[in-house]
Amino acid sequence: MDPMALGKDYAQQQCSIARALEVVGERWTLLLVRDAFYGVRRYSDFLAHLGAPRAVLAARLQALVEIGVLERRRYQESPPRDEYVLTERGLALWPVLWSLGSWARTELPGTLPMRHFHHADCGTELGPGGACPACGLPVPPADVEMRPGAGLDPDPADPVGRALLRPRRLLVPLETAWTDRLDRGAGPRELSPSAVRLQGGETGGTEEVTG
Amino acid sequence: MDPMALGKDYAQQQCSIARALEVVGERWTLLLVRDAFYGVRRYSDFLAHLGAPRAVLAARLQALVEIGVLERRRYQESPPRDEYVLTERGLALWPVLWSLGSWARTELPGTLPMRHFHHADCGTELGPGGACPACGLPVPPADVEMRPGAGLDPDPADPVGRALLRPRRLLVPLETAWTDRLDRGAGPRELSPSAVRLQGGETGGTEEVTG
DNA sequence: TCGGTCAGTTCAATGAACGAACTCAACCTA
DNA sequence: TAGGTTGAGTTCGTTCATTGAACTGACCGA
Repeated sequence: MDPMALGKDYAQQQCSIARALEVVGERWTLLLVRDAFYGVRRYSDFLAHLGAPRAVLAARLQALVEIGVLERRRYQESPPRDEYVLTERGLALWPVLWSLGSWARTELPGTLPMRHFHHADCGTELGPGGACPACGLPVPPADVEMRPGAGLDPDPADPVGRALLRPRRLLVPLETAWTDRLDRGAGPRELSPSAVRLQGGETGGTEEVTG
Repeated sequence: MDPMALGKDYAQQQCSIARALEVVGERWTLLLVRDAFYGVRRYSDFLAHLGAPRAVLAARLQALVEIGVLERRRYQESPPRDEYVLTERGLALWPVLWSLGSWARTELPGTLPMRHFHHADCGTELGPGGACPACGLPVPPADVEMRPGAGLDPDPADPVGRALLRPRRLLVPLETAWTDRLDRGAGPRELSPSAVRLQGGETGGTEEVTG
């Protein structure tokens, strides 16, 4: 009857928060979006890092693409391979992730900080609201540098977790074991996987990121 | 084996966001917290407004009390009645709710705004990050006034929804049909249900709110 | 004593999530 | 060209969570 057709809807809730939760409120969804901010783009990398069942991951990816949080784009033709990249709409979820992480860090006891987030331009650690206390301005995710914290497992089982041990800028495509087979010709240059795959298009970001 | 014992845990996720979602990521939980911000405090009011199954509501309330997001407090002895009130830890979730609602309002198309949030001190509608554009400062939830928007159903089925049609300050205990039977002696004075029940303690807020 | 309210609990049916196995196309390599 | 591998899923039986309806039990008011 109801043509809304969103996966798990919250019936007659007259509320923007409920609408948001219909889109990103299901299990695994926000962690998937988090990984997308961390630079994860490929099905197998999401799978390795999240540990979600394959069927759930496939369903969530498809739903997020349909809603416009992620964009699925072909990055090579043979064999055909797609990657999932945050759109503008997906990038706008950064405050949600920030506030959730911020809440857990300050309000849930008994854990060392896992990761620190810094303003890449000036190096200052981000403050309340994800803003830079030094510059006094909100920092878009593309300008955030993530650094490992004391609470982080120093030797994660999955390659994605290992790649995320090093300081990284958010949204920069992740390099995992799968790229190791590609640097026959890439050599020691600081090319991102996307740049390698696209044979030197943009400098490693997406339109949304660099724009 | 794992002594973590949180309802739905996200296995070996080394991440504050995952920790937060273990606490508030289950279905209904964030909507329940939202209602607590709106002034809902009683089981039957949560039930009427959320439409969640009774068993789920009872489980969520208990979990949130155990984690310290809500406090369960006795407000009358005969018959014994408890109310669920946000603690400091719960109040700290306001940015999460704000950012979720804000994202849905700006990024999800096709709906009129349901509610507007204003800085109660100066009347300005809140801007990005839940801050007051006029005063330039973040506004704590206790200083937020909620006003109905154009997208709101003007005649909700449940009494809680009806009570939320009028402009209200967040966190002020909600008056529903159940209080109608109490204003035998309360008269036209502007006493909140809590104040009535407590026979005139604070001016209507809780320690956490006024502190 | 009767009926009603509030705040739950119990329980059968349904729906998601889980994990292991399977598919399928395309490449690699011998 | 046969055989193996990889990436990206799909299928499917089991387990777990959610749902909605009915039930419980303390208390009140008439």
